[in-house]
Amino acid sequence: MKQTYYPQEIEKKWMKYWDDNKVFKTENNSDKPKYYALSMFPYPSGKLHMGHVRNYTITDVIARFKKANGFNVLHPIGWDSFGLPAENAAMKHNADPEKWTDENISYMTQQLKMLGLSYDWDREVTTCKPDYYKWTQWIFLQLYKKGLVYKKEAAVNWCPDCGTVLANEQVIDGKCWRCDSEVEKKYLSQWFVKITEYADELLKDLDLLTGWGDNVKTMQSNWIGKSHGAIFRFPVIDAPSGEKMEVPVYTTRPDTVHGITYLVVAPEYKDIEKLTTAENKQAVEEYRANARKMSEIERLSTDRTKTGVPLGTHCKNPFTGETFPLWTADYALVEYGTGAVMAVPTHDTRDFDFAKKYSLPMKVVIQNPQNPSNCETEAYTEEGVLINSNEFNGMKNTEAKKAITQKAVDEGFGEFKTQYRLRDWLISRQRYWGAPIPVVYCDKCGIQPVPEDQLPVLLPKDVDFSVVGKSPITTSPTFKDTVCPVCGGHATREMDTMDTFICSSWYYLRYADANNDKECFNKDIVNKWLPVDQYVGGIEHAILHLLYSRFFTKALRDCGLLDFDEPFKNLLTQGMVLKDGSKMSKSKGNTVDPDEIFENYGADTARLFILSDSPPARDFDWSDAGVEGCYKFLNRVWRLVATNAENINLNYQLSSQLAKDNDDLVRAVHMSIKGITNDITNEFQFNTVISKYRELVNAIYDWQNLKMRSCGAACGSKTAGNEHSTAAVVTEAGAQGTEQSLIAQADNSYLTDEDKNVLSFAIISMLKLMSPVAVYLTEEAWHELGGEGSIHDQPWCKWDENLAKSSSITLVVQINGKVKDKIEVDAEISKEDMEKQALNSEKIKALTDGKTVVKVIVVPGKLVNIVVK
RNA sequence: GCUCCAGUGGCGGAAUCGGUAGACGCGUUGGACUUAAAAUCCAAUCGGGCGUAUAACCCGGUGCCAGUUCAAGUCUGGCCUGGAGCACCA
Repeated sequence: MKQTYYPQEIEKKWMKYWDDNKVFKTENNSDKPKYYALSMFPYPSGKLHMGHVRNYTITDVIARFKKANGFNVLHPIGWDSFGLPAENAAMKHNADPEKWTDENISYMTQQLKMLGLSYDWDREVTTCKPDYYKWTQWIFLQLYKKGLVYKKEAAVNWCPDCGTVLANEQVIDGKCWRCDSEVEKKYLSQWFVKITEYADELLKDLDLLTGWGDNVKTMQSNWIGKSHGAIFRFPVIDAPSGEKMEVPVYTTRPDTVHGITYLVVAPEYKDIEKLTTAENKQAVEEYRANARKMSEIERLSTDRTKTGVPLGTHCKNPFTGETFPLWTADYALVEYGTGAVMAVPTHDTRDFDFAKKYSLPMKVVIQNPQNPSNCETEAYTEEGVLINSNEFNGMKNTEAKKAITQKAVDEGFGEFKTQYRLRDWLISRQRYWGAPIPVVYCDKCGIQPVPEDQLPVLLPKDVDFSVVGKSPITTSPTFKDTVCPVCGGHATREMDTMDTFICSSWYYLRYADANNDKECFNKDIVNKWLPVDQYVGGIEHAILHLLYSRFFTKALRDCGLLDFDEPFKNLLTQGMVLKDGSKMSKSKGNTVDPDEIFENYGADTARLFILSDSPPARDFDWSDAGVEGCYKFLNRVWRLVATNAENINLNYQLSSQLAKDNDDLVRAVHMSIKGITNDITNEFQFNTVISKYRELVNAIYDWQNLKMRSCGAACGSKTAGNEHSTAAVVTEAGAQGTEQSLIAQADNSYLTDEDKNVLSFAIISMLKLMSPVAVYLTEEAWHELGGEGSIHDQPWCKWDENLAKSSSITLVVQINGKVKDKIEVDAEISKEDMEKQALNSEKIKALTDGKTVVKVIVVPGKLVNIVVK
C-alpha cells in the first residue's frame, strides 16, 4: 500500500470500476425492505454547482447508510431538461436546444460520477426526451378526461423577457421567478390545471406529513390560504339600466355586516360598466385605464395610499334597510372571492384608511365591553360584542358570524362559504423547449385531444430560433397543420408547450419503472417503491414543485394510476451554500467550481467537507481553509491505514479479556459506532458524524502513541526511514510520541498479537463507518487490506451496549448546583458509593465545613449535588 | 402587519431525558522535527481576578428581563435582534 494518499489516482480507478460493473443497480424484486432516497433532479445548466454537490452528497450518504443496514435502496437521478435557458442559449447561438441540453447532460453526468454518487444509471430519466414526454402528454390527457384541465380566458401573468405567461406560484414579488423582470397582466386564453379542486385535501393532508419541516408546511398552508366566511348578495337599487341587479361579496366578517357604509368592486369587475352612472362614467373609465397601466408591483404595494372613485349607484343592506354607495378601488382584487368587498371601516384597517381619505361615514358595530372604542383613529379588529345590530346586539361576535350568516341563508340572500387563496395552475407556455400540449383545434369540432395512440406529439425540428417576439415553434412549416381526429377535416395544433413544472411533477414516479414503453409506469411497481422515504432538496421549492407534485400524486391516484396519497414521506430541505456570508452566484463572483475541488483534493474531500461544518438543514459557509482541513484529515486516515497495513488482519479475533489500553480503544470504537449510527438516524446530523470520525481517528492515534511510548521506554530508541524521508528519533523530549516516531517503527515490532487484533478491529470499523462519506478512500483501503468484493456491500457495524461506554466515569460533585470537584470512579459505581465518595472528597469537606447539608441529589453515572445552607 | 426559524468563544458549530457549557474542526500562539521550508506531530487558546512566568485557585459567562427547579443553553412568560416566507386575499 502506498504511504501517500493520491486521491486522483484511486478515484479515477474506482469510478470506472463502479460504472463498468453497474455496482449500484437496483432490482425491483428483493426480500429486503425497500428504501427510496431521492434528490431533486437538476436542470442541466452546464455544470454542477456546490448546491448540487451538497444536495446529492446528503442523499447519497443516506442511500449508502440504508443499503448497509439491509434495505433494498432506490437511488435514482435524472434531468429536468425542458426549460428556457436551453432555448435562450439556442437563440443566442442559433443552435438546437436539444444539442445544448445533451452536451450539458453528458458533462454533468461525468461530474456526478466523479462525485461518487451511488446512482442506478439504468433508471435515468430525461424529461425532454420523447420517451418521457410522451407520458407527460398522456398524463395531460388523463387529467383532461377527468375535467382537471381546461382552457379559459383570464388575466394572466406575462413575463416580457421570457415572452411567456407564468403561473401565480412563479411570480415572486411581482417579478418573474426565473429572470426577475417585472410581470405584466395580459388577457389571454390559456390552459389551466384545476389544482383548486384539491385545495382542501392539499391542506388537510399536510397533517400526514410528519416528516416535513413546519416551515414548508406553513408556507404551503399560507399559500392555499383557506378561510371561512359568507357570501352576501346586495341588491342594487339604482342601476342605470333599470335592470334588477345584485352585487355578491365574500367576507370573513359577516358579524360586521350591520356596519357597512360602502361597497368596493375591483376595477376589472365584470359588471362594473352596468353599475356606473352616466355622470361617473368618465372618472371610472379613467380610473380603470390607470389601474390597467399600473405594474403588479405598484398595485400590490401595501404602502401606497388607497385610491378609488364612486360609481354613482347604490345597494341596499337587507339586514338594516340602509343604502350605501358603490365605489371602485384597486385594493379590491378581481381574482379573489367575488371581486367585490363590503366595506366596514370601523372594523377593517383597509376600509378604515379608505373611508378616512374619502370622508365616508362609519358605524361602530363591535365593541370590547371593557374598553369600548369609537374607532375614530383606528379600526377595531379584535373580538367583542355586537352593538347597533338589531336583534344581534349583545351577542359575541364569534357567535354572531354564524347567526348572521344563517339569517342570510334563511332569507335567501347569502350562504356560508369557504374560500381559498390558491388559484388554478396556468400551464401554457408560449415557448418551444417544452412538452407540446397534445390538443388540436378543428375548424368544425373545436378543441380535440390528440388520441393516445398518436403520442407523442413531437417537437418540430424545422424551426427558426432567431425569431423575436413569438415562439420558435410557430415558425415550423410542418407542425401547425394537421387533421382532426374526429372528423378528419383540417385542424391546427396547439402551439403552446407545458410548464416544465408539469414534467417535474411526476418524475419520481417514473424512476420506479423508468424503461417502461407500454405505460407511464406500472402501478404495482410504483405502489411498491413509493412514497419516497427521503426527499432532499432546496427550500426554494417549498411551494412550487412540492405543491404541484403533491397535487399530481392525488390526481393520478384519482385516475386510478397509483394507490397512495402523498409522494414524499420525509423531506429534508437543505440550506444554501454560502461564500463569505452570501449565496454563491455568478453575478457576485463568489462561486467555487466543484471540478477544481475534485482536481486539487479529490471527491472524497469535497464530500467530507460539504457535510462537515453545518447540519444539512442550515446554511453552509464555504471556506477554503475548511476544505484544506478535510483534505488533511483524509491524509491522516490514509497514513493510519498505510503505516499499519502489515498488522491489519480482516479476520481479527478479540478476546473478552483485554489490557486496559486495548479495552479503552475497543470501547472507543463501540462508542463511535453507536454515536455515528444514532447521528445519522436522528435527522442526518452529518456534521457531528464527521466529528465522531475525527474522534475515532484521534483515539486510534493516541492508542498508538501510547504503545510507542511504552515501547520507547522498554526497547530504547529506534530509527528507520520511510517514504517521507523523515527519519525520526524517539528521544526523551519526544516522549510526546510524534507520528514520525510511529512511522519510524515500520516493522511495528512493538505490537503484541492482542494489540494487532485490537488495531485491526479499530481500523476496519473506522473504514466501514467512513465508507458512506469517503467512498473512494475506504474502497481502496479495503482492497489494499485484502478485503473481498466492495466495502460498499459490507453490512453496517454493530455495537455492544455494554462496551459502548467507558470503563470509568467522571463523577461531578456540585454544591448548590455549582461544580466544585470531579472524581474519577468506576463506571459501575452504585448510587450509595457515589454519595459517599462525593461527601468524602477533601475539597467538598472543606467547602461544606460548618454548613448544614440539606439534601443530596444523586444522578446515577453523572453527578452528585449537595444542597447546603 | 402576520407566520415560521434562529441567536452559544475570533469563526463554523457540539451539548439524547433539565445534570461537567464550548465536543470536533478552522484560525491564532508557542514548541518538536528540518541547513531551511513544506508536510507532520505536540501543547495552549471563553472572559475577568492576573501586565513577570509557572502552577494552583476564585469569580462571571449560552441575545435581554423575570419565573419554575437541588440544578436551565435546554422548560414557562415577556421583550430585543437577525433571517426566511406570506402580504390590500376582504
